[in-house]
Amino acid sequence: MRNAQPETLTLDRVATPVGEVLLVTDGEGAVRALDFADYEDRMSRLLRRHAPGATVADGRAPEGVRAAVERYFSGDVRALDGLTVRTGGTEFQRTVWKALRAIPAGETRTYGQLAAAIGSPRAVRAAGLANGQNPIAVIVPCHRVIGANGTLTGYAGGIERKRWLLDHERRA
Amino acid sequence: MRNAQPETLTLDRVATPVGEVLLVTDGEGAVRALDFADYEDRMSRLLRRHAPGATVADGRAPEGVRAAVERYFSGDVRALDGLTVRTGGTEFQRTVWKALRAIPAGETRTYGQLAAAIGSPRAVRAAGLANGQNPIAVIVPCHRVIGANGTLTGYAGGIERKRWLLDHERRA
DNA sequence: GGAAGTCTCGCGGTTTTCGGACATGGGAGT
DNA sequence: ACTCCCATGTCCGAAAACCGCGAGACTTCC
Repeated sequence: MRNAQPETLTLDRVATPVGEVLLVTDGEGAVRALDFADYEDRMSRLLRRHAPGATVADGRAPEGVRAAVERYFSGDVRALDGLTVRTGGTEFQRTVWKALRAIPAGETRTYGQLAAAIGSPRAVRAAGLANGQNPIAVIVPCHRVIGANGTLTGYAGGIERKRWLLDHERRA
Repeated sequence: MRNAQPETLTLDRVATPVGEVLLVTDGEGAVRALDFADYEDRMSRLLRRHAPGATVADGRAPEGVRAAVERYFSGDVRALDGLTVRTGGTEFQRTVWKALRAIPAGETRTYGQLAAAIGSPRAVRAAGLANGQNPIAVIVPCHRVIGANGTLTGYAGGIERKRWLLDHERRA
């Protein structure tokens, strides 16, 4: 049950120290998805959910977006802050994702702090779930959220990458 | 769980011998919905389903579409054949709706014949269900399908209107 | 006998409902 | 220290209910 509102998205691939990432942008230069290449099928699933009817074609992302991603991995960890993102999702999820972008590189928050930040201090677990469903990894920094006791708890791209990203941001 | 792809639809009203009809068209002149004014809430519901995120504003439909509808009710029962329609719905539903448009004005089919026409001779009841969920009444002529024994069985806009439409088309 | 009405059951796609699971954390009990 | 329990929003899968039907068996009533 879907309607057909044709829209063509562009799928680019960028090499990084933690493996190739897939970068999906739309006609207006907004980022629609970012994920690691070894989880391509999951990303497709998310895309189908968030942009029903859209078709995805291989191509090159706008230069500014590509460059920002590359600069981030080279050490300029603030390079992603100016990028525009666009997602589907429920009201709640969008609120969570917006809150994520407010966490500066180099810092972390607990799931509890995240829940509190969006005004639903008791929806801790729900916030964690929404976090895990973030379709735009790295740019929407879901990796900056960790357990109250300091454990990394989980990451859709693999805990190793979460650790790497956090170290990378702290180093910078 | 919906994404936001803004699209504005136009809602027009046309007077007919069987009551006012609501006529929804999109920016490209395709018909997105048509229903009788006394079932407005149901139409809104269908629209929300088939065009999530779209907003509907009162206005005037493209002249060609309006004129076609008026000509149909004046006796030119083929006037609707050239109109473009656009719907959501499942694969199955769309197949059924396409098959409906192939039934010429003045003729009827049974639910069984309809099911057979789409290649699923045993999906009789499912075809009936899809028939009833047609969002574009009259133009997609779901009223031309009747029971195997000749009874009219049902019509979302009321059996009376179904009878009137069939008589009208036979007269012409 | 036979035409016409009733009842029963299976058909197949969609929708609704319901029960879990989940990238947590705080409090209470042992 | 460790275990158990609960709150919270969403997704997912399974199961059941729903129907704009129709064929076949069975009655009824001339």
